[in-house]
Amino acid sequence: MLGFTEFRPGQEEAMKAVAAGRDTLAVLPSGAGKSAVYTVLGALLEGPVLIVSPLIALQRDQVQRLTELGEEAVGQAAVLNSGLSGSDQQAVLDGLRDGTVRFCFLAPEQLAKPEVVDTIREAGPALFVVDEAHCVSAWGHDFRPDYLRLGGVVEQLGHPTVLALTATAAPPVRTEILERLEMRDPEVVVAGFDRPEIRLEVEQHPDAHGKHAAVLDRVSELSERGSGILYSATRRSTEEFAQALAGRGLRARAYHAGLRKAEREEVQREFMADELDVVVATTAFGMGIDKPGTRFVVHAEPADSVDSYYQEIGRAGRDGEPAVAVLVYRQEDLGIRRFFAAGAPAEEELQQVAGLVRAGVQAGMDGVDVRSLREETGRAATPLVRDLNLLEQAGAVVLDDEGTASPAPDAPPPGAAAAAARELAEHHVRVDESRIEMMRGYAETTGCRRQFLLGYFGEQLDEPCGNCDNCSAGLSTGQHTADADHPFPVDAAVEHAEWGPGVVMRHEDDRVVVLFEAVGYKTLALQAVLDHDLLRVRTGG
DNA sequence: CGTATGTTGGCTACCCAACATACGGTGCTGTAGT
Repeated sequence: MLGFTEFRPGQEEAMKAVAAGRDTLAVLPSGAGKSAVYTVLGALLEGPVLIVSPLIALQRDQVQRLTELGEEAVGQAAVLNSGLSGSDQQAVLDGLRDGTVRFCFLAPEQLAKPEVVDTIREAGPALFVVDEAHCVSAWGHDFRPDYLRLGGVVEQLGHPTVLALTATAAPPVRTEILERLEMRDPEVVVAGFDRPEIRLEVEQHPDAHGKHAAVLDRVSELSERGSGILYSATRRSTEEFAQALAGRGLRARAYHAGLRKAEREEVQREFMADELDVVVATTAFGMGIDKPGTRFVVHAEPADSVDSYYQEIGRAGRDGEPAVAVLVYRQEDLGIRRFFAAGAPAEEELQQVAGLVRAGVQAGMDGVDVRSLREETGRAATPLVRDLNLLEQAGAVVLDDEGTASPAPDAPPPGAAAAAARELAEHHVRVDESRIEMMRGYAETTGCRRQFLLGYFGEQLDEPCGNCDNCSAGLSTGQHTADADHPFPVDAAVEHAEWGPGVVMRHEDDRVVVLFEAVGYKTLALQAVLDHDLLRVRTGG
């Protein structure tokens, strides 16, 4: 069908589940594999398919791809975003309603508009797809809070079948996607994570100068084999690395969100056309980048999580040929990630928003919307929606279909509501910090790095991989405590004296990694745990 | 949290160390003004 003669692992399973009307989370390797799932389904289903996609550039690419398949084969595909004129937006909405538009790509922010949701409801969508679904967890809490509101949107639309797609999601991220999208009795399809063609290396450097030189040396050396990506944490450092590499005769360009749109597009085009040896980029670069011949991904700083790191290195070796992922690591470089993770909103700010919601309703209004909050506080919409999300989770406000907030029944007073909301935000910060600690764990492990990565994503690799620096150095012993004999088996529900309930994620030499509900990932020394009776397996729960 | 840059103070040369301060990522949207 549609030129697809066979399916990759997981694709068919996901399609069957969705075709049977099941909400489905599919964690599938990147590339055409994921979009094929909803393309095929769209041809089978009655109503239009809605695809929530985080970037407008990505939406455009997908529409182009569908258009190339032929309108008579798949039907008309369209984007809906602020780049369209008012009348063009109306035309897309009309097309959805009259059935001519079969696929509609849009960002979650569009679905914050009641008139858009109303029209889509009337169109009777058959399928609600969330592409790059890890964005729900990675961006929903602060950067793009409308991601956290998608669950409510699904309800407003009468709960069409939900299909969440991502290439990278560790078990807790999967859980969060299922919860936030309010998926019912979901089918979870996870295809293999392993990318054996990517060699894994970490190069430790205690001092900044040595690290800097090592980054340049590694990129120069690796670029002899093909093109690649150098990730660095700040816009400024991407510019500096790009300049230094150009000074060494490489075709290198910087890419970050501070560049003009035209320049970003040019850099991406040059990279795709093999006119560059290396793109030096912040995290802005990558989503939707699928260049088969990418031979290396070097990191000048650790990523903010193993999830992000795996996503970023996964852009290498898409053609299946050997590639290499090098992390040039200084412990101090974890600092900038901690800084970015640290931004919980102030309690006063939350209290102000809670107060305005209450005052508005007391003054006789039906509710307070984001627009009026913007006028009254002078603050931008993004932090206000984030604050409302937190206050809603804290049980202080409720948001209706129109996006207006009113105090919840039995809402605590604004001060108490703000304190509760602040505690939720701090909890999230703690979890983010623990994810950074897991990144440290990867950088500093003396065992097989692939076993570490796959273990993080809930897959066990029985033997050391033989294709990472630690294996090459003969450090990976491959001695794994037989799971059944372990006092705290993987997936066991445990209780810690101080940190409360959690789940065992992984074993690592003489340590055990637990994901606690309250504080995120913690790595515990097994002997100390046993000596002091710190952890108990919860039974019957 | 860590780094780069700016300022101060000691102390008498313009130079250095110590302290102070600013800054750092990801994108949608809608609107004002060419």
